[in-house]
Amino acid sequence: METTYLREQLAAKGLKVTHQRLCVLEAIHTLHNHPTADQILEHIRPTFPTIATGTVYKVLDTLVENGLVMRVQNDKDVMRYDADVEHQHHHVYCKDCDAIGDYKNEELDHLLSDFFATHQIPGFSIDSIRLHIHGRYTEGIPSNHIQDPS
Amino acid sequence: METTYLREQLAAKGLKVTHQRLCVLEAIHTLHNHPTADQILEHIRPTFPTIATGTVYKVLDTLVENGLVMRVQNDKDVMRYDADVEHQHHHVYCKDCDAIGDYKNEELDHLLSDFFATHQIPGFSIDSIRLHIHGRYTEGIPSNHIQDPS
DNA sequence: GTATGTGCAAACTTTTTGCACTTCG
DNA sequence: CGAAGTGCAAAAAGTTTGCACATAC
Repeated sequence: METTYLREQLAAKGLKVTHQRLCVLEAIHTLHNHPTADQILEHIRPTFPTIATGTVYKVLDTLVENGLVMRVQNDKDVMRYDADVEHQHHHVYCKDCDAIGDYKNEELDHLLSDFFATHQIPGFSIDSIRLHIHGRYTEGIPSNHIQDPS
Repeated sequence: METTYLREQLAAKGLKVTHQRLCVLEAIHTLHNHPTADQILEHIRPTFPTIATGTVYKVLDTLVENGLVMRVQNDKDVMRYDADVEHQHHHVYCKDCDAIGDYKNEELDHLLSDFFATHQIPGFSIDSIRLHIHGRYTEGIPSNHIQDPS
């Protein structure tokens, strides 16, 4: 993966561009299946065996705090991470496998923002709305990719 | 709290009606703020000091498996529990405090079911859809109660 | 009576922490 | 050079497990 973009992402937030941070970012982008901290570590170790577990957690915290990565999680699972913070999207949770897929649809997003524009929640200011779509993949392997069938 | 209803809930699922299960169910209903396992324990201990931690976790698992209780969770938090499984509702997450409120609106639910009736997700069958509404409470204490301002 | 549930304590998993050392800018 | 980041290893936090004992039905 080209790291120029990742370096820029870090620099733009005033974060130091370290080898560890690049590796973690790159891992989440590559393992686009909403990886766990452990999967991120396993992905990095072959090429960077000395990276510390604690470092990965600290880097993940920093990335989340700076909005470069999002936390995602199942009801019954470890924390997982999503590097796609650019495109507003929702998540699809399979009850059988532990896959978390992406779901994107602009029509839906308009529907939601229209709805909440006219239905404010008293005493609460909304930052973002995310659908958790629960169910089952019916045919084999989940694609885990954004779909916008508009 | 009247336990007759709780006893019936358990019996209806073919579960044995034990003191421990009643206490846990009662606690989640009473602590309507989506309590953690720990808060449930603290609520029970004064009147039932000998209940074991492991038991509470086992009871919670059983209740979730049988659909009497739902898991709810913040991005950065312990597991929490919700005893309102009757009324389809969504959750409101405050970024400042760790309150999780309820949001209920039938118009919204119709909007969503209409949308997904005409926009199936290929290879996926939907069981339920839940909004995670992120933002901040702007005025003091969150009410944490269902609102349906229709 | 018997299947089911509970208590207990030990163990496991995931994540956090503190501090000396290193690195980026 | 100095502030920010990392490695390490220990420990916290939350949850699970196994097995003898107890209880609901």
